[in-house]
Amino acid sequence: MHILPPQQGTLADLAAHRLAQSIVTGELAQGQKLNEAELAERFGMGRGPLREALRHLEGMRLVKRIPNVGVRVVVLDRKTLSDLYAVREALEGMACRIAATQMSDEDIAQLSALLDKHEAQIKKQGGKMYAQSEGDLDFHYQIARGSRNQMLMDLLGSEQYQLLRMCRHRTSRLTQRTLPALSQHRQIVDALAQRDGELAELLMRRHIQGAWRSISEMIDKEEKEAA
Amino acid sequence: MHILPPQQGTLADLAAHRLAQSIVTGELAQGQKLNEAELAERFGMGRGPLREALRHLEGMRLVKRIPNVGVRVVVLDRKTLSDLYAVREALEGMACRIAATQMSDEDIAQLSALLDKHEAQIKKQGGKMYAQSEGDLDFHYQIARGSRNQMLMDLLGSEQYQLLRMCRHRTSRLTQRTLPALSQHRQIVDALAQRDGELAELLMRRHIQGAWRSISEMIDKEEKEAA
DNA sequence: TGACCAAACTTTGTCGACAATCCACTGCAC
DNA sequence: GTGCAGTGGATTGTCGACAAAGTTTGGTCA
Repeated sequence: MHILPPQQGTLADLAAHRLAQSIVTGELAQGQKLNEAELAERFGMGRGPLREALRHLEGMRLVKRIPNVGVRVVVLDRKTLSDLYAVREALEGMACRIAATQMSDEDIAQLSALLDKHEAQIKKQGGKMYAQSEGDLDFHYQIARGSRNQMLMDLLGSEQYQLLRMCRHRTSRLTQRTLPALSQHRQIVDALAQRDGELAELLMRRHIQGAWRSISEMIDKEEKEAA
Repeated sequence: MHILPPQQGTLADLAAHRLAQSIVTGELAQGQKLNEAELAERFGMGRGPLREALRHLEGMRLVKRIPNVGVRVVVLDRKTLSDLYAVREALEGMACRIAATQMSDEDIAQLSALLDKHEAQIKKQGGKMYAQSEGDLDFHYQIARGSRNQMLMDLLGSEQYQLLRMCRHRTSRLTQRTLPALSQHRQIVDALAQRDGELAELLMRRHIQGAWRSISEMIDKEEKEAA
């Protein structure tokens, strides 16, 4: 999942991109209040464009805004993440189903090659899982693209995946689920290659349910540690 | 589906609401270019808040913006609507599945009562289908609420349903699908009452697929008429 | 006649300043 | 000591004006 090209057009778009990046990487902490004047100065622009950028982020659900009070970075609590994964399961499942009929043979071959690359990466550097996480997003995004459904691509790409990356940065340690995930990815590609949309959807939904269980357990551990 | 209360907070929010209303009702034609200065004057506000409102509408996919050129009302062509219905099928199906476990018995009873009301309306005034259309949205939105999933509710409520209402206003004539729709709604409520999430999801997805076929045929007719 | 270029106009993008609202602190009364 | 009202500071919301980019118009040349 390549971070969409930043430089094209208005200052507001640029600010939105930089802010999104800062939020996703955790540079701006969850729940932190964002000061318009301060951010505007940091980015070297007026408050007008910055406010537009904040509106954009609000639409992406990366920040929450209260009139006359200000905007705060969203907090990814258990409920929010649970909701997110349910939505993902629905959308990616559908994307997978459609992709089974819409992707070209070449697309599917490339997807398979992507998995080979991931496997090599995992075997070579078992420790550095972050790259695989980004690779995982790559895989999912390629399937969203394969659906040829612009709305699905927008929803999954511009919004959901940002939240996901944010979640990953928060719980980046203890991600040993890469190998089973890779195996599930292979199954999905197989289903796509067989043009079995129904199966592809089913597998993708199971895959995401599994990811949620994994994340959920991790949150449990965190909560226990905090206590 | 009550149109969310407009009056609370900033001018930008108010403008966004009024603009959304104008777009959905067709008062602003599809593809029409929106002039910032003109709209600002019409709403009696500066261009700043109006620009923020446009950003908001962009996030809702009601307008499309090109940097340094301007924003235009989105055009609901066949492909866009097809994409929309696929997304709806996924999201509402999931909402329905979750709602089967999350709605209270009373919630379901109210949903059933809502259908009774719709049935009475249809029998009384067979001609005025518009009310039923809005009622249909009411039904779907209640199920989204029943999922207790805030993200689903936001996605379905704030964005998707606006596009749907826009679509309805465009193809408002020739909507005789109210009776089969009602029957399907009853089936869905039955599944919810039995707490059968899997069945509820299946039925909802079929229901939306049927709606899409109906809309699709209508578009075909329109295109033939135009030719 | 048609295509290409240039200037004027229109519209968007941006900034700085002002008004309105909210928040925190202080001081007073109970 | 606790609760509440008033005040000061900080932050958001809004406006008008300027700069930059795009669009249209008109004219010239092949």
